[in-house]
Parts: sequence; C-alpha cells; structure tokens
Amino acid sequence: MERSLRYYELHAEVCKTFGHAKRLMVISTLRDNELMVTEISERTGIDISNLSQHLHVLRDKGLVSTRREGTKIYYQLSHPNIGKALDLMSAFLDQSISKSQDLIKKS
Amino acid sequence: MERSLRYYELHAEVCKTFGHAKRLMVISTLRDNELMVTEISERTGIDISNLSQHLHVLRDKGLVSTRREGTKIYYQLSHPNIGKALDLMSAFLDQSISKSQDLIKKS
DNA sequence: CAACTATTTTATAAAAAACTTTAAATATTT
DNA sequence: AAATATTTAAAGTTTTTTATAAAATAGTTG
Repeated sequence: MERSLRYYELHAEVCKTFGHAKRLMVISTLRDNELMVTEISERTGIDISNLSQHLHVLRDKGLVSTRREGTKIYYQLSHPNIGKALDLMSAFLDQSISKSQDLIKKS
Repeated sequence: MERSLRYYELHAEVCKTFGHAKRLMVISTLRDNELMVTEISERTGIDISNLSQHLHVLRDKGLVSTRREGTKIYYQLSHPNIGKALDLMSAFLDQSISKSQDLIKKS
C-alpha cells in the first residue's frame, strides 16, 4: 500500500512516543486505572518533574488525557486500544524476536 | 502486569527503531518482497548512503536480514510479523486516534 | 593480474533532536 | 499567605540523524 510521506511521519511520531522506557512504564501503570501525577511517580520511581515532561509528550501525541480535581491532575489513557497496541508489540517482541535468539542487540 | 525495567528498555528499543519515517518507508517496501539496496533507494527516494545507515539500524535490532548475490545485497524483513505489527499500529492510528479528532499534534 | 565498474558500507564531523536536572513558576485550596 | 500538586524554563548532556567523502567488496575486462 502506497502511503504519503506525511503518513509515515505521523506514524513515526507515535512509534517514537513509545520509544522510551519511562513512557512505556507510565502507560503501563495507567492501563487499569487513572492516576494522579504523584501516584505515577511513586509507582514508577520517576522523579516528578521529569515525569511531568514525559506526560507532556504523551498528552501532546494524544495518548493520554487528563482530569483535574482540586490541585490534583488525574491522567488516563485516552483510548483503551493504546494498551492493546502495546500488548501486541510485546507479544511480537516475546515470540517473534527475542525468543528464537537474542536478536535485539544494543543492550 | 509488573515488568522489569530491562523489559521496558528492550521494548522501547524496538519502538524507537520504528520511530523514524524513513525506516517505516523501508519496512513498507520490504513487506511483499526482498529488495536490493539500490531498489529500496529508488522506491523510497532515500539517498544510498543514508539508507545504508538506516538499514544498519534495522539490522542491528534484528528487524531485517540480508542475502548477498554478487555485489548486490538483498534485504528482507526477518519476520513477517514485523509488517503485521505495523499494520496494527496503523489501524490503531487511523481508527483510534486520528479519526475522532486531530489529536496527533506536533505536525 | 591490474584496472575498472558496480554496489554497498563506513568514518567523520556537523546539525538536530531528545533527555535530564535544577530551579523557578503556576494553579488551587485552606 | 501558606501548603499542595503540577508544570515550565533554562542549561547542559547525550543520542540520533544527516551529509560528505573515502573505503571495502565482488565481479568484469583487457
């Protein structure tokens, strides 16, 4: 299927957003419930300020959305498929690549 | 599901590899057939040298493999699931995000 | 075999992008 | 104003990407 450069760029933007361990951890903690920033920080061990910057990236790409309650801001995945997409990637990782041999180098 | 930092790092490595428009284009051209470097270059418009650098990244992560024939080197996806994984990402992109509104900003 | 062509890779340096840290700033409620 | 929760700004570091030129590899020809 022929696609535009623009399409690949958009696609790459999203992939890039998943391309950081901390962001994947954040997404993972938000899979089952919404959480406020300090809670995400506690569960992932990411420092609040740095976390906030990663949350900004995620929100900028539309992967998470927010809800304010007083001074607290609750983050949630903006679409359940986001978690599913990562599951598929994981399954792909586990089965197709890592398993047969340690093909994923650069470790 | 609780996962190790190491796991997220590996996962992120693969996502990061998909996180560049040129590499997505390369993967796309290799979906149905293996191609030699010059052919990939013609079809994608990526300059040979730069292309070779991106192919190196893809091979380094185990996403493509090669076969030599004289001076030519043919590249192929190392696993058909790689294309499928991107399809799922595309479907996700098309349906879940882009469609409802233009959530993917930073354009 | 030496020279030559075709194909691909690599080395290097510069430019651009992403990430982290620290400190300061911004809401919001009490 | 003080306390809490979160974001932003700025500076510095690291990583990634690109462009250019040179090198490597394999095959061909005189």
